[in-house]
Amino acid sequence: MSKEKEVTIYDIADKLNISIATVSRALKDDPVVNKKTKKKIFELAEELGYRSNHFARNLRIQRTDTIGVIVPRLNSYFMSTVIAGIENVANSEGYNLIISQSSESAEKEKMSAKTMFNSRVDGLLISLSYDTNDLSHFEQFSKRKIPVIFFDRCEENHSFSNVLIDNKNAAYEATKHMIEQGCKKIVHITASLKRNVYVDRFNGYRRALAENNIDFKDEYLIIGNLSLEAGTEAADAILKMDPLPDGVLVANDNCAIGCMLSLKQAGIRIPEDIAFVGFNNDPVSKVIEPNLTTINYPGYEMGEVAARNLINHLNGTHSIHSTNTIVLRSELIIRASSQRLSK
Amino acid sequence: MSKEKEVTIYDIADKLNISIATVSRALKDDPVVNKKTKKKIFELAEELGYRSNHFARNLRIQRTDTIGVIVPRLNSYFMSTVIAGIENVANSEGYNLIISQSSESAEKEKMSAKTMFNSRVDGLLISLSYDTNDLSHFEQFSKRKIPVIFFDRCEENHSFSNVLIDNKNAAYEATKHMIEQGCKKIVHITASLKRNVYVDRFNGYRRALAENNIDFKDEYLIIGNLSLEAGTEAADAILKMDPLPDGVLVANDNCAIGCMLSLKQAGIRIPEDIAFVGFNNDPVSKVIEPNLTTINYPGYEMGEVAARNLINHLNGTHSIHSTNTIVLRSELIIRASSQRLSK
DNA sequence: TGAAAAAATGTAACCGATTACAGTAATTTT
DNA sequence: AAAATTACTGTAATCGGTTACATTTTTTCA
Repeated sequence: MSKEKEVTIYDIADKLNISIATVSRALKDDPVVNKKTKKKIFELAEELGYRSNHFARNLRIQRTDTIGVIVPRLNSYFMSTVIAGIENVANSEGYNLIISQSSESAEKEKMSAKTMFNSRVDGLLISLSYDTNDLSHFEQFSKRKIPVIFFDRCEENHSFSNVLIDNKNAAYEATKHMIEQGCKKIVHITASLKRNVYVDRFNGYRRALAENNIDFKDEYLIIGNLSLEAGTEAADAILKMDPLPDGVLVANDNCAIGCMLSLKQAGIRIPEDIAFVGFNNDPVSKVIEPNLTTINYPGYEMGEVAARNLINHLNGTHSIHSTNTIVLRSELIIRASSQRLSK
Repeated sequence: MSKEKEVTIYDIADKLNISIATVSRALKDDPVVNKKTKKKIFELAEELGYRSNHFARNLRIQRTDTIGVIVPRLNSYFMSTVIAGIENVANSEGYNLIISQSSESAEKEKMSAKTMFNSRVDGLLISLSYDTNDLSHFEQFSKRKIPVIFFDRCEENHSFSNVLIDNKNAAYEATKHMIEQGCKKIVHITASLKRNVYVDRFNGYRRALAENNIDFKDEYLIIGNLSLEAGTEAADAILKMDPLPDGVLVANDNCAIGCMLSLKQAGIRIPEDIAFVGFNNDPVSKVIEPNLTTINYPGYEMGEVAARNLINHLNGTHSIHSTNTIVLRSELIIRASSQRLSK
């Protein structure tokens, strides 16, 4: 069995003894074509198993109907949820997705950006890696007027749109809550302060401390990669502190849980000895004992909003130049890991 | 600022006063081109910011260097891990990924397959949705000799390659282990028995029962969608059983955990009253108390193997016709949720 | 030195669509 | 019935590469 030959508009035109122009128009449902002719064309196309050649089309009209997505890691609850949201919107609007992960490396992020650029994506959605310092690899997009939207991990000071939550306020509320629960020595476990999400949270944490006249101590800031293992390591560091802290604010539930597990093993009682608050409302936060207080953080919605926004740009619904920042609501969900007063 | 015009090989040819054929060859690093000429071309291309037009190229050579991926859901630990593995291999081999999710719907799966087909992916990786009955939507791929590889959720009786684990044996080992721990009334929570993974596990479970002269009871088979919520519902059903079962084998850790949480709340002791074994070795299995015994299941590797295999097909390293099934090793990881003898 | 071989480059058809513009047929208006 | 409109269809250029084949240039060697 040899590979079947592709059916083109030329084949259809030949068989019906009409021009390819008419066929092309008919297949686009152009109202200018006679209804009867159109019907014949559609029927024959169906019969022959015609499929439009995207390349020929893209080559001609200079669009790809493809959106590029670059994320730090695909296999995290939060990111895969965001991507599910993106996929949902993109798919329903007829866009394809090209997805790649930077693995938290600026180098790989640059390469991915280049690949996306060369694939001529119509737009780009990106969440920055930990160690991305400059945004020069996105300039090629702006030069060609290809919209780029950052989500979650953004960079404030530039000309692209952002979709994020109010990290500073979220961390502020979380910290305030811990203070209200009687915590005075609050450790903060987070990731590279290069990234907005982490520096904003850090600032929110500091503001809450300051407002309550609690001094911030350098040693209470633990920076890692927010993995479960990083949580374990942070626990080791915490256990060495004297006096022990009485609260821990973690920038990610997963890491919080690694830390909690280790501390529990070491005999620390949560929340009596140390209270915990995380970020993300990862399902695992409802599994750990005690259940983890956390910031609920709408990943799916963030994906949808970012994709919708990008597509609006592409359709010209939004002006390309309107740089905007979309802030999604987030909320503190109080669970057992931080409740010390009810006892 | 107007949109910059794209640089083409024509521009380069013009400026250097040579033909586009030479430019085209040089940019592909064709050895037939004079080294000096080639150098000039590369330098000018760099200077002008030339990027190859994929569409023109694809239109001509009829390849896309793109692999399609269809998964039931993107936002599950297992699937996002598989995709990370796929991405890793595909990226390093110069392939792009188009990803879409079927949301466990055969209808959406068909649509995705069609989109992938029309996007002319070079190959397809797919894990079937729960309610996919027939594989007719993949025939178009075989007709055009486009390789399709199934992973995890496969269909045995056809002409495509599969990458999976030995589900029957894994479930057999798990069930045997529970029986050895003294369980005699073992419930099995799983998903649609249409899918190989679930029917195979079911068969492994039954074999272990049979070998130990334990009758299988219909009411011990609970079928749902394996979500956390499905676990909760299953717990309700279990609590209504009289006598209570003493073991539960769940086809997915996530669902197992939902069930465990509910049962614990109802005062059931795990593993003393009811032992639990799950599937996937989801990180959450080490968070739940007691830690969940589970089948370790190499998601990342499965993604890598599937992608590698597909790319080998595409490169002609494998014969297109060699239908093979790759079985990855899996193993039972025994944790507290099933250990009743050590007490 | 000159013919043959090798190396480098060029010409032009092709991939499959879109669309401006031109042309023809059908309908309406005067 | 002729002119003007309207409705439809066709011609051909275009998008930006690839590559078979032809041609020119350079090198080799008797």
